[in-house]
Amino acid sequence: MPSTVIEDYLKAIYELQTEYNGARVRTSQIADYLGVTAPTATSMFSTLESNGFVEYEKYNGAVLSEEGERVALRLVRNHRLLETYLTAEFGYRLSDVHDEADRLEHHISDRFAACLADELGDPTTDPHGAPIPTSSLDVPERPRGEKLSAFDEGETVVVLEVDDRDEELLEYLSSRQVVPETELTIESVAPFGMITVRPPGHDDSVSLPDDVARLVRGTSVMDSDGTHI
Amino acid sequence: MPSTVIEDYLKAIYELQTEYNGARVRTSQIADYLGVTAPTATSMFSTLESNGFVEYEKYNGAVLSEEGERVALRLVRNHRLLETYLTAEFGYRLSDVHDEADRLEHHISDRFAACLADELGDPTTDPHGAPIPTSSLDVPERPRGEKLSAFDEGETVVVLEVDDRDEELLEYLSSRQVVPETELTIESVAPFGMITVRPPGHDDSVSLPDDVARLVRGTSVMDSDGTHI
DNA sequence: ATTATTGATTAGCCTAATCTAATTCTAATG
DNA sequence: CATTAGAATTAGATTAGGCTAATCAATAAT
Repeated sequence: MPSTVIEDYLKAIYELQTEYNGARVRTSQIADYLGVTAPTATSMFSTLESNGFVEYEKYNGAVLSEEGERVALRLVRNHRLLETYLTAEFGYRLSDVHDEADRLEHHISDRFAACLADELGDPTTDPHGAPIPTSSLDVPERPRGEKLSAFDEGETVVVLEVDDRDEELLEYLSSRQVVPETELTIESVAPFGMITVRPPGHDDSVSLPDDVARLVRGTSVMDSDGTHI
Repeated sequence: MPSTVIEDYLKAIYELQTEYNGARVRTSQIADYLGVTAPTATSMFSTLESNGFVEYEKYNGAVLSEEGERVALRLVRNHRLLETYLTAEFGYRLSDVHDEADRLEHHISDRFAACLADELGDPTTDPHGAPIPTSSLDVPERPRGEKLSAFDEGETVVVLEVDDRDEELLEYLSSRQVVPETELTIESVAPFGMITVRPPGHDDSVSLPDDVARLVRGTSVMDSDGTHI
């Protein structure tokens, strides 16, 4: 059984690999992502390689092996089930679940995970809109939409997913209804990378700088004439 | 924040200290209890001392400091809340909860523990009959009874507590109703350290060797003439 | 084609937690 | 009170995971 540290690396590699459509993940990306130094990441990549969790080429990053992906997906499943359970059963807010889930994901048994899933009726997405891998570690296919920064003025967009890592950001977004399943109207897209949206029932609109808008994904439901696509 | 390893030592010291009415705990006891070698325990005792978790005298064991006890009690609380939750909400059996709780106790937040307690209605004992420390870490006073090995033939005893560490034993005992709150009749006490009890509704009686009977605690409810004490 | 810049790796060290082997202490016994 | 068995400690090594400083590779720019 891999250590929780190794698990963290594998999950991080998985997240980055997924974000960049399967591209090789470089040591520096992981160093950044996990907040370790570059040499630490390099040395861990060798360890992962020699344990069969990744295929690593010097100076050219790594990709997960099947086994590495299995480990990562189990963590992702645990994490997202925990997040769902915490919000559904214990009244955690969207912005509170990440840290708790990030610790516990390493330590719950498959049985515990199954209990959570069962209690929740085998959910396929977590409260941030991310897909929950099944117990056999298949990731449910699901439209992932586009980054919010990719839409045009006048479009109506339904939010599909919000990144779960930045607590303060989540607090900001969820207090303004920028959460999965709400419809947003794109009010304006400024050339300097600022997008303004209006949630339903809110008179105030919400302005998001580009790098924030990239953490929210949605899909267009109607064009500017009000007709469904 | 202490490492989970340090937490394990502190909890172990707490358990032994409690079992032996506050006596100093020696390195060898801990080595046994945690399955490490004697030098490892010795070296950890120094570490614990220099971190202010215990008062340690060479060749004379250690006692928990206030801070050490606080850490231990928090773990005990988490452990017992988890055990209670797992049996009450997820249908774990008495014999299944220990390992899961032993891992998770280190990683749940106080908030998570509070949610468990809340959901369970602030229970004061776990399913093995052990007291659950409150959120301010007071241990509810509760009659701890006597070891089963201390009773005489003919007595009727209500089980108060069963040790939670040996999975197989627990499975054996709980399949035969030797669990908290059942009344047992002491059928015989053999001189070579074997006690035989009969649970209600069981025609078969259960024989327990001395070292097993020491892990079950109970209190006498009536003497051999059938009168309550 | 050579050089500069950036990114990655190697070398060497540190701490926590463990071990085995050797030594030293304590307590009990004659 | 001297001896000795058993416990406890010290000495020294190992492994995992991290760091800094120094070196090396790959790419981009002259």
